[in-house]
Amino acid sequence: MTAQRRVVAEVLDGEHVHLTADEVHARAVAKLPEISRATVYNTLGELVTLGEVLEVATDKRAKRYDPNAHQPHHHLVCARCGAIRDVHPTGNPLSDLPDSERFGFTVSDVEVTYRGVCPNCAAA
Amino acid sequence: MTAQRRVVAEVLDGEHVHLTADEVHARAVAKLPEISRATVYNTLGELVTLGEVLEVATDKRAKRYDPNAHQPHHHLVCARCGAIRDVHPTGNPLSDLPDSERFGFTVSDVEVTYRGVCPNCAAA
DNA sequence: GCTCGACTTGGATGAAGTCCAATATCTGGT
DNA sequence: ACCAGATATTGGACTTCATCCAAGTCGAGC
Repeated sequence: MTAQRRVVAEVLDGEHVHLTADEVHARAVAKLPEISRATVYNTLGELVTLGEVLEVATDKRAKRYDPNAHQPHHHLVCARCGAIRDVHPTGNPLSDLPDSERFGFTVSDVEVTYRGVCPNCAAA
Repeated sequence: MTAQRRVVAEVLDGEHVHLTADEVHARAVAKLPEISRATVYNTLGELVTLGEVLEVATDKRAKRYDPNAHQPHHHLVCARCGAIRDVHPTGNPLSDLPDSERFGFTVSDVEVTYRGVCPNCAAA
């Protein structure tokens, strides 16, 4: 556990939002000016493989990192401004996929992304 | 309707797969050697806004283009090789999102991505 | 045939991410 | 405390995917 990794962990911990790698880097630099982008990417990658952080690719721009890895949840994304909220739908979509639709795959995970317009953008 | 656009449409129509923009370009070049990447991107963008083709961002690499835009469906992705199948789960995930979890959003769409390992990769 | 507008081209540019060699730091063993 | 090996970090080059733009081309209507 080095200073750099601690800083990255703190950035993700302190903010319950979905930051891009560059945003993580920007906030990490604020706390530890000499930290490099490569280290941020390395550390984020390690956190992902450790299961402490989730990668989400809700738009096709930058990946975002979700520190809320321990509670299963899905995402609700504003189509206009890109805002992301965690949501907890009822039901389990895994049980909605019959064997006949699995094509022999071993299905282990499911991601659900709801899309819509947030109240702010609807008002504007 | 120019020759270039017809070629792009043919590429997507002839293949019921999920091609990246570069793959579309490669196949378009096979039919019309002087077509440029920019035109492929332009045409794909137009087809997307016309609703004839869907963009899917199942991995964080290149966007893929799905010509099966008129029948609602979701995707099953192999975590190892990236293979994509269209699937049709039962149930409607939209009805699984209670009002209390919508945060005032006007929710209009939902994407479901199942992840697993395909038979080929499981055998290897 | 000419003109105007739309389409296409290829190359430059940008954004996001990865890679790598050199450097720094940490750890355990003596 | 010192050394050696292992591990981590750095910064910059590089890759990939995508977009932008100025210049050139094409075609329909006059």
